[in-house]
Amino acid sequence: MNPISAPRGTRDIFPPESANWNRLEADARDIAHRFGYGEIRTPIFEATELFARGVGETTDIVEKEMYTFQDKGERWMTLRPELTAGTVRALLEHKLLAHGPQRLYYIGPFFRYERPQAGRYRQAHQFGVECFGVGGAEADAEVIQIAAMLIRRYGIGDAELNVNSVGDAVCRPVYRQALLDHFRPHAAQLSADSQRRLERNPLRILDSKDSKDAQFVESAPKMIDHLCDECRAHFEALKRYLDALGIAYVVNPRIVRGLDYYTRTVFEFVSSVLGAQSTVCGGGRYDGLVAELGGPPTPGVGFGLGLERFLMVVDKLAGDHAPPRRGIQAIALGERARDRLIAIVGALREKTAEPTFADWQARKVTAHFKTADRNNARWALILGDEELAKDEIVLRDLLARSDRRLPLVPDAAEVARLLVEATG
RNA sequence: GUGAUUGUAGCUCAGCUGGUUAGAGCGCCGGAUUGUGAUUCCGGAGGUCGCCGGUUCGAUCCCGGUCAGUCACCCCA
Repeated sequence: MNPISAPRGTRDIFPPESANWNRLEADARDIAHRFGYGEIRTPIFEATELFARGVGETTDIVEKEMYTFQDKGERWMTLRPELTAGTVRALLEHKLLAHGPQRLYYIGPFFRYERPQAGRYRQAHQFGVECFGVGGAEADAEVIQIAAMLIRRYGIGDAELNVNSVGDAVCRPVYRQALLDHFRPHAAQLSADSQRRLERNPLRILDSKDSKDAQFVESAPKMIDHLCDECRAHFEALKRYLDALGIAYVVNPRIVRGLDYYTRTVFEFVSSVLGAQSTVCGGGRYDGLVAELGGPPTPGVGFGLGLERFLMVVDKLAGDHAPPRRGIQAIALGERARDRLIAIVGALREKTAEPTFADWQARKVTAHFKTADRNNARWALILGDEELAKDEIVLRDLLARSDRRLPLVPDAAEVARLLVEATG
């Protein structure tokens, strides 16, 4: 057995599964393009300080959950743990925010040093969009529609859109204090985790899973009842736009974000089939982020969608329907036939996008047909001594189980043309 | 980082409170059928029983460690 294995929390993807990835990525790109979003590609690693922003609660993240290393020039580098920071860095570095709103999407891997479990890997992949420079709720609705369209295209009726508002720098501190006032008197009765969160990040108590916290969370004040006028208007506008777009949602006051640069809208698409890692897509507005990274104050809104989790949901909800048979299995019987068939197969591959399979090993016909079935081929093309003697080539319809003979003319390209015609 | 649980053939799994050459189904290769896919029948290949150590006359089985998968917590940028 090979002593070298894939690193913990990483995965190899083979056919036919890799085809699902390609299709999902193509659909994500297609939908993003429909909304006028263009792709941005940024480095897989960045200077550590780009991700080491914020204070207090993020130091754990920096130390424990990032792949950080020193390069040979002794610079501190980190494998990107998310893709938004690199996007903002690139926009600032190239001064693109001076050109008005920027609508971008990305697809790619990110890295987090966490203990793996279902739907959580150390190398995972994300499709995300970012809209910078539009402060109005129409942008929030726009990015939500992108995610909703992708989810609907895959028929994930199970995924539910949860929306909430976390306020802004004006109203969130007030709310935070209201939360503290609510929980502090009961601190001793909260779970140990929530007692810790009480000091560090009281908003996080709201999504506690501990039953000890349930009754206090239930009665806790809600952010949406403490929004300032601007934030309330924004939230109301968002709901209007979602209604106008025909996108169903539920207001879930327990959706929160830990970091200060998040403002107003937060949303998640959640699926019940995923277990504890149930969020298939999470996003929101982060009007404070660009400034925090040293840029001009610029509103932004976007989401990230985990490809692993998305495909898990698709896999669990969709029954296995056999893909349609495609392409031609070339079967050569004998060396002379093989020499002839190689040219024909080569010409076929020039002329048609349908796959042409060829197994040049000297095997029995029965074995070749089994290979054709395994390749899910639609047609079999058989050339042997019998056909060579009559200047014919046999094209077998593997669905109808019937043979048909085509003329074997000297020009391989002409044979290929006839085959494309016959199989079209 | 915490707790629980599982590692036996390519895959899914048996394997008796420790005892001879570790099994099945599926898959793969070949044959029955020397040129036509299914079914059936026959044969074959494929295993350091995750790894290291300990106990024992003897370990897939018991013990310790370690690596990995899974589930939940923590975290979720």
